[in-house]
Amino acid sequence: MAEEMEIIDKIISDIHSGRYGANDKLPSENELADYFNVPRMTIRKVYERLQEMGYIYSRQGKGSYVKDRQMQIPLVLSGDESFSRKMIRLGHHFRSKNIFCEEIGYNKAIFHSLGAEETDRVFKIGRLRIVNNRPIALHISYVAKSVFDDIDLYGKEITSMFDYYQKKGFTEFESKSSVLKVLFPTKFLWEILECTSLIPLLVLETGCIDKKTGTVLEHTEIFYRSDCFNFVI
Amino acid sequence: MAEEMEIIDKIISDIHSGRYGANDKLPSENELADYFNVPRMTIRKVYERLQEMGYIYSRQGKGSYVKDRQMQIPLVLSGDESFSRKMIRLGHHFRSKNIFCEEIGYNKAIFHSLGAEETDRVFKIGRLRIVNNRPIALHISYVAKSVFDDIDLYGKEITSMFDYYQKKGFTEFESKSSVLKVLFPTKFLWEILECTSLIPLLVLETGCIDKKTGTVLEHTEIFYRSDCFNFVI
DNA sequence: TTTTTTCCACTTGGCAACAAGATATGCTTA
DNA sequence: TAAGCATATCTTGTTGCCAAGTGGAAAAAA
Repeated sequence: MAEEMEIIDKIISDIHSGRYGANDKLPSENELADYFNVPRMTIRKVYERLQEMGYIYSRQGKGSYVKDRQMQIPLVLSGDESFSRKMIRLGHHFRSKNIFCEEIGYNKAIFHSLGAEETDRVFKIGRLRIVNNRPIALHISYVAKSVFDDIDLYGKEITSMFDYYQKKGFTEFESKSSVLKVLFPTKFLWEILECTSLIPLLVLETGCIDKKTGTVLEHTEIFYRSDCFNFVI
Repeated sequence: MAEEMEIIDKIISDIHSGRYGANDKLPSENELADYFNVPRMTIRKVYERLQEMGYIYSRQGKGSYVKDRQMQIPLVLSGDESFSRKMIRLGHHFRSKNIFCEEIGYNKAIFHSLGAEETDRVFKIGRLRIVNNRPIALHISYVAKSVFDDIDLYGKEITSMFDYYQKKGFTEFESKSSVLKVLFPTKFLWEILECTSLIPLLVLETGCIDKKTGTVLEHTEIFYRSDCFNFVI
């Protein structure tokens, strides 16, 4: 096991240092096994791990190749500028795609964050953030029907909560304190984010408050692909 | 592969939901393989992955068991309070252990951040942050000998850079803008942090400036075990 | 009856042989 | 000569068997 990890470290460092470039062919499993004097199974595990970490891809009958790593976008986590503005200002092509709006059952943390009663109806609206035609983040907003009474009707069409809030007469916002966690994507998440299963996601939990009335407008969860960003705070 | 991930998702969700408690025995590989109607190898891979993610441990001849997950400590990333103060204020037992002080070769990013010339000598001082007797973070400070001329002599004894700076007459500090990244530990890191290889680390890169003179005192890299913290920003 | 020993059934761990896909080479045939 | 086909060989992917560790049950000994 320790031997495996040393080989993984070495290959990753070789990729980072440019010793292996994008789409370069790696040694075959047998070659590497002979080179390190380990059973082929060890190298197989190494290559499988590197695949799921998104460093390489393997083709049966052909070999294993280095994936070209995409750029790292600097992202300022604090501050009030919207995600779309940040991306556009940095010169990226950006679009947002609404992928679901559905009612959720009672959840203590979310309902409490919204100041909602157990009998209230709460909907979650999910938008996929797509930069340069690559999905890189999932933005989920939880909103109470008691605050937005037409959310069940129009929720599926919202791509910008900001625009929606403005139409409803909310113009100035304040964000709640934010909590960061790191977790691995579930199958659902790595399928829609088009990444492999060992790309950690950085999850930002926060909320949005109307400055004038103090109303909690939404509870927010944002899942960022950690391989796509440098987070600035 | 997709089947594997579904089973992993299910077991992780079972562990989080409390369906499996700490130190509970999981079904044997053959039992699970029969239950899901997949080859045992699939379940083997699932259990191996869960081991390296830190969810379970397996003993040859006995079986696989759920690890007891340690607490998540809330950690405010911004703010000037030192790490040790934060931990002590939260009622944790804290200590810091100096594990290395050595000169580094020329590195553009670090030297530039320190405002050092290519001919300057720069040292890195590593302290292991140990909370409740568990190492949970590695704090690396890069300092230039041109600023601290006795760093090569006393560097190995420093456990608190804050105290060291005060002795040198620096009393008020300002922190540079911080960048967050997520990466996996190298063998060196997961050995000293006593974690498994698939625990993502949250890396905070920042720096410390003396408020009075504007001198850059250090360039900082902190490696946090992401499974031990909720990061508040 | 009690203690000790042996053995067996079940667990995870490791490996080697086999299957399947891709490509290059050389042979056959027009 | 050139095109097409068979084949050998190299690649990754899969499966199944055996080794090693554990603990309890059964058998043997005191």
